[in-house]
Amino acid sequence: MQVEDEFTETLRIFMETFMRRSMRNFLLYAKEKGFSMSQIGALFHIYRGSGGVTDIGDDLGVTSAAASQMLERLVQQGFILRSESPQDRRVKQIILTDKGRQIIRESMVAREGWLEGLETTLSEAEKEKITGAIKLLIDKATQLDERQPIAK
Amino acid sequence: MQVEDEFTETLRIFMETFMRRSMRNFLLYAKEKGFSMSQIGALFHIYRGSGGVTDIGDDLGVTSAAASQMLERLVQQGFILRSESPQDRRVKQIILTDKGRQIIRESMVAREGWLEGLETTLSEAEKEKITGAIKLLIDKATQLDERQPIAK
DNA sequence: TCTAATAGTTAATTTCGCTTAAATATAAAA
DNA sequence: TTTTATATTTAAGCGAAATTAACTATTAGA
Repeated sequence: MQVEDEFTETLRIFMETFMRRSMRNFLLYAKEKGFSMSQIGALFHIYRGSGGVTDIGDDLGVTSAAASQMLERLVQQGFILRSESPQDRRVKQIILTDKGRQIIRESMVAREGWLEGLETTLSEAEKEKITGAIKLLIDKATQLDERQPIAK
Repeated sequence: MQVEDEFTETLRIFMETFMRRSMRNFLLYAKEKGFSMSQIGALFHIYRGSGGVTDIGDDLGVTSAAASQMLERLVQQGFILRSESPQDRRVKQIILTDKGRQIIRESMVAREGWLEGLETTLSEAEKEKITGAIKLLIDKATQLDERQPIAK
């Protein structure tokens, strides 16, 4: 097997293994807390730094009307705050409340918490090796982001 | 920063970066093909080797009635086949058709396809380093699976 | 054997998130 | 200034996917 084949294949298997556990835990958390996919997606969008209502809708692939209704629910439940943008009063600025940030934190733990079990099975040397390699990957992925950003 | 802190933190950032892209692409694919979260979840459950109808429902967090209806739709659309289990005639064995396996393949490509852009930015030496480290991670994660399996 | 538990299906109903359409407010363009 | 475009909200209604409840078939237990 050539180096590049092996690289891609290894990464593919890795993503499959890790995504399966992480996705599962993440979806279960959302369900348990009573969040729809759109709602949890919106919270993460806002966490990363949202634009306005339409922006969030586009990101989730729904109309701005749907986004507006969904955000209204999140406001009622105390997860986000809406306020008028000073630059353009048509636009609403949307931010997370402490309660909202708490959900982000918890869902991340749900998603990644199982990794801690992994840590205990590794030696210091192994951890260092992996840390170095992963940092390299993150670096390159971030560069990729800059060239072809996710947000359109 | 201690080695273990750095390890966990690095892995956390990694998961965030990679999950975001992968989830997004995955959800867009599902939406484009008209699959609900449950349906695509069910297809993956079956791909991994399903138990019966109730099993799939439990995995997705819905009642067996809901699972049965959903699987019926997947049968109608030609993605799966249902048959009686010889061991226990109450149970239905569920398998993917070629068409179903095709969906699995496509959704994986959608999820992981962007990784190929990553490959081109890495040197051979870097790829080897990463491959080695990731293989180690896969190994340990698989061992973790055996001790505390995902399927209950 | 008789009874209880399990697996699955079906039908009726409910819930929930989405869309369309109409309305308001603001900003940008002509 | 008048017109057009953009951002958001609200209301009405639709449809997909879930639940509950009732029923059949099969298996396991008393």
